[in-house]
Amino acid sequence: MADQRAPAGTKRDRATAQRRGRILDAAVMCFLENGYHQTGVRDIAKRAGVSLGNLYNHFAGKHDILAEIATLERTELAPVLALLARTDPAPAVLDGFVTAYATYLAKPENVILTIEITSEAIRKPDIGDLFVANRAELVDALAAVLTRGIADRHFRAMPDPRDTAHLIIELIEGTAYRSVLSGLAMGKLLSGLKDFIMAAVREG
Amino acid sequence: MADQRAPAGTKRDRATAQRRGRILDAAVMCFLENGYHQTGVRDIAKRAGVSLGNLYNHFAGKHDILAEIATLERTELAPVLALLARTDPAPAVLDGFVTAYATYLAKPENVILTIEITSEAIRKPDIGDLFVANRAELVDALAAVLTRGIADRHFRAMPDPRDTAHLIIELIEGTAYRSVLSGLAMGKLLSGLKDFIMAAVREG
DNA sequence: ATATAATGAACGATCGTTCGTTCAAGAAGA
DNA sequence: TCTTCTTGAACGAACGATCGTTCATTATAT
Repeated sequence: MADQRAPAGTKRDRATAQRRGRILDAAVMCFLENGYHQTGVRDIAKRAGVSLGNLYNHFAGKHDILAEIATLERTELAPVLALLARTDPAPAVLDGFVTAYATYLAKPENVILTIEITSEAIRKPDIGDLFVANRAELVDALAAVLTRGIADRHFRAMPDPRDTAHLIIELIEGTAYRSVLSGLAMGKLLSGLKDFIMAAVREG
Repeated sequence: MADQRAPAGTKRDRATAQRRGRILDAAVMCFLENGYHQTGVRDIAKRAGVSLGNLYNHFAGKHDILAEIATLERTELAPVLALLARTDPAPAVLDGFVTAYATYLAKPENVILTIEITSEAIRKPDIGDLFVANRAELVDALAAVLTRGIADRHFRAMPDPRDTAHLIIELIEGTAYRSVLSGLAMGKLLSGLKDFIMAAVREG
């Protein structure tokens, strides 16, 4: 047991990790095309090129696959979160964030997947918790930017910056939903969205 | 045939209409508790106190039941729409609308049902169309109020009142979702919501 | 040789829907 | 008014398909 390092180093382990990834990718595609509940475990296995039984060697079940996808969504938002950490003037940071998040959500996949996860989150507490945690991270970072903007007199004094952060995020996501459901390009809606947000937070 | 009025007056027809209503009510309850796809047609029939086969005498199938519920949602919003038709000063009308719509959505049933319908609307065009139509009605009425407020110098000149109307509605709904998902009372979130909306539209 | 990844047949449950049948309410004929 | 005929609402067994999951077996890397 002396030289037991590199736990994921063997050829086998690498292949296993790759299989897991393929299954997750396939699941995402299936959930996007047909929705979570309309997707069968066989659909995922077939699409991933994996046997039905083997899928259960990698995941405890269908529910676990969705839970893992939900946690993975968090890492996809890392670049957007990074934008909020910049030290440029708060209004510029806010503007950049709105653009970046809206652009991320301009991909219908991301919106549909989020809706799928949200609607499952209502009745599955573990997924609901993931959702809330992901959201809190985004809200905290945005609220910090708002607070800084208030201190610098770029933004108006608002009752609760965290509350405002929630509202701004809801605006972006709501616009993205609308874009997907109505077929309008996100680009067409972005300027109106920004105008509204800036008006809501500006010093006045 | 002289005195043959009341074409839907027979005892039979009234009983039939009542049965339909019971089925719809049962379906709503089931969809709320377990979600659309997790609800079986047998669950609905059992809850309505109706035989499985008979349910198909009243509805073409499970999908049709959801479609009818979606259209029924429209009529439930009639009181809220009526508020928007009032001729009080625009800011007061807007305030009343936000309160009313938020109060309507403060009932978790309404939010959950809306989410359930929305997520089905993505892949079922007929339900998607219903959703868009319902939304358009609300947006048009709200946009008219905004336009009036702009003319009266109560609201700032905004690029597109319809766009703004969309955003305001998305704010209210987003806040309602948050209220349901996080367990916070809608009352706690309402003042922050109003503050944000008023700041976004006020003359400045 | 040993451990484990991979396989797909099989399981019981449940899915949405269809079907033949029963029976009571309304229309027509006496 | 009483009787017959017609209509369609109500029923639940049955259908074929599919669901998520398990497991004994085979293949393969260590």
